[in-house]
Amino acid sequence: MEAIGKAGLQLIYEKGYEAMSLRHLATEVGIQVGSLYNHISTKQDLLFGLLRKHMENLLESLDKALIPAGDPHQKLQTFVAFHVRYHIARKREVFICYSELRSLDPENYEVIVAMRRAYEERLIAILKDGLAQGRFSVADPQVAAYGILAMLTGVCTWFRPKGRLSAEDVATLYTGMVLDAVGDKTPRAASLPGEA
Amino acid sequence: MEAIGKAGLQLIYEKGYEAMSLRHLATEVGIQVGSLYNHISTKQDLLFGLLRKHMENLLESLDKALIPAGDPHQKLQTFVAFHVRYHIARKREVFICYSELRSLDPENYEVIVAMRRAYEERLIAILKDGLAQGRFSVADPQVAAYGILAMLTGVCTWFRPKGRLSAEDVATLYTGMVLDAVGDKTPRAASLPGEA
Amino acid sequence: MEAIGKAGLQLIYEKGYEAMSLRHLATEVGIQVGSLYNHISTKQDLLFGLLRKHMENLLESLDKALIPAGDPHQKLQTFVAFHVRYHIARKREVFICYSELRSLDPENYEVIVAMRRAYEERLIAILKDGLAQGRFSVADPQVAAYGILAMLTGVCTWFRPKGRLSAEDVATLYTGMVLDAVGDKTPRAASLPGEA
Amino acid sequence: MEAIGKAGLQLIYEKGYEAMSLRHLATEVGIQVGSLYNHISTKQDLLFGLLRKHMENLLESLDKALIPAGDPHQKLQTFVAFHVRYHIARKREVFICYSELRSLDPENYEVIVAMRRAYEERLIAILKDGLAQGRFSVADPQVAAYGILAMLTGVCTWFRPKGRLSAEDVATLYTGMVLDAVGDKTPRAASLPGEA
DNA sequence: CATGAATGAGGTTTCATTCAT
DNA sequence: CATGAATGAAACCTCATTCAT
Repeated sequence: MEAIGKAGLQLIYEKGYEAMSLRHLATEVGIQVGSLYNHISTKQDLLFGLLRKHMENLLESLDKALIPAGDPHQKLQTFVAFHVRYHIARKREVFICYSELRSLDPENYEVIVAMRRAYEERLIAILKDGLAQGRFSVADPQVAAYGILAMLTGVCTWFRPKGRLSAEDVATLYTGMVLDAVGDKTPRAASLPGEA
Repeated sequence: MEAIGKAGLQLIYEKGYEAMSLRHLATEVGIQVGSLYNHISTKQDLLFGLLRKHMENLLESLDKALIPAGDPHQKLQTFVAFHVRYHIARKREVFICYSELRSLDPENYEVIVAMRRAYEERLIAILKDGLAQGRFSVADPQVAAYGILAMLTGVCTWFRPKGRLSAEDVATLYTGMVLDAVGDKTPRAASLPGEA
Repeated sequence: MEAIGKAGLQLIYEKGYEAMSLRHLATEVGIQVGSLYNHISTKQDLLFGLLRKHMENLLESLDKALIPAGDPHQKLQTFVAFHVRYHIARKREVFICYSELRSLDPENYEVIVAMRRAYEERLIAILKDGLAQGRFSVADPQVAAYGILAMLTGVCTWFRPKGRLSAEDVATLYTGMVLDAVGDKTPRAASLPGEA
Repeated sequence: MEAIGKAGLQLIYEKGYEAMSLRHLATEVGIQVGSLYNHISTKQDLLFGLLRKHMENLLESLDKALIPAGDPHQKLQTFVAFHVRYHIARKREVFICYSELRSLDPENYEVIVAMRRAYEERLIAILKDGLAQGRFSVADPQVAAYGILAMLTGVCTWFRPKGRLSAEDVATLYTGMVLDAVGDKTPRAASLPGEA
């Protein structure tokens, strides 16, 4: 049942993996606790499955989004807009993928962390590329990448769908800030790729 | 025993509040689990005590640090440097103060969140003040504050004491970035307040 | 499916009735657990069926083997050789028929125990017969029978098909020992009935 | 609590290790199931503890009993009498030490089986000794030992304290049978060592 | 102030069995 | 005749907490 994944995601997001009991999850789904085991193998595998699916989707979507982007300027612009939109749309997956890393068994932990590293490397590569081409001026691409990711990801915490700003507003705003932060030298218009 | 607080902090940081058992804590401290109750009243109170102490210390230290600062420029500079230094020095307290909010009983939750709001308000007030005095140019002080806090706090995640950069390097670097980000108009030198 | 009986016998022999799960059995047979119930009615009935079939076969085979035997001497000789051969050939059935008696429901227990008693009575009757005819000299036919059965049945535990002794060697050896033990007065040759 | 070991022994004897639930055991002892864990670490350890204690006691007692015995004749006489008496007195320990071997975790299994082998070796050594001194005539000391042990141990199954024969009767009776079986050449009186 | 034993609730998981498809 | 999903009971075990000693 897909319902188990959905309810599990919600409950882990709300209470945390340790604090979510399978009893609770089963009740939410509307079955007995034992019946869960017709669909998952262990509680740990439920968590791992959610995180892996999320990371696979994240990487795939990023790579698809980056295809049309040509130069480092466009790539960074695309990355930031993608990250903000995706993290606003999937804030629960994103959140537990940070917060529940420590609840993963060692082997599972390695898998997820490797995927996260792959994602970070995409951004670092863009920064290094821009640096090599003389388009960006950034002291330390790795630390800069961490800073950018922290700022962007923070969006999950405070963004409210009905708030003053739309997701696109935030994407635009943050794109500008990031381009500034890396000393991007390309003259900019206001619009974003992917917008009408 | 102060050892209980110390070990509790470490264990909650490592495993999370739910995943830390009082048996584990007692073992770490070197006593039997029943003996813990001569020093704490409940597991919840152990958590609450740690978080409250942390927040009180954080607010007090911030206010003390801000005393000598005069104008918004100096205040922001001071705030950023203080925040970075403090979050690097107390990364465990800071981390659990974010991650274990949801483990707090409702009444305790309210207390801690109020203190966190007070801390954020310090920064928002500085930004608004600077805006009112025409020293900063920032579209939305609240959102700007959230962005700044996210970026700064991210330091807890990636900073390594033996890494390429010292805590002071990071403080300097981030101070510059933040002043840029809020459109600070004061001409700047390289040094930081509080340094030799 | 006959495969279920075979796999069930093996699993009960290896792990014991309580420790064998129908899931395990189904996996071994290559079907889903629910499908088992197209072939068996309950787990208990699987056990009971195995034990009853074993006991029926044992009694039938014994009676067939005893037909040609005439006097108590021949009968005892035949009984011992039959018992040893049969217990070596069907060690798994024999083993679970001892060890899983307690796993039987009360009514099923009575059935199997009655059949076991019938088997023991065959030996006791032979001893009593020999005693009445003055051919054996044994203090207590019942206790003697128990002792003989214990010694013979022990073969299941230690006999190895590729070991130093063949099943026939053991049969010969034990036949001699038992005849000695009951004070059999018939002069003996080395060969056994049923051998070439 | 020693009561846990006692009740555990009884329940494992009656129902088998797998079929005995800790709920049941706790009820028998008169505490809650969780309280059991103040005294045992796991169900497996309860079993292992019982078996190890039994085997240690068995080996120790045997060795003490054998001290006064001089020649192989006396040693065998002593061994048989000791074995019968001990197995009648501790039939439950003896029984589960055979029947629950397969319920032991691999490491625990190795420990217990090694001790059992040590016990068997005592008897084999006696037989070999007697053979070397020309006092016994036995074809295969190892197989003979297995046969003897099976017969003697069978006593657990059928002996009833209020039956026709006392434990001492059985010890006397079986000692004679075994000495006969190994072709002991020493002239015998009716009495047993250890009797008045 | 420490201990060891007790409690009762609750955790994850397994089980035999049923049944609609 | 097989499947997959459901059930409800029960399994072992852990937990926070209490309390007499």
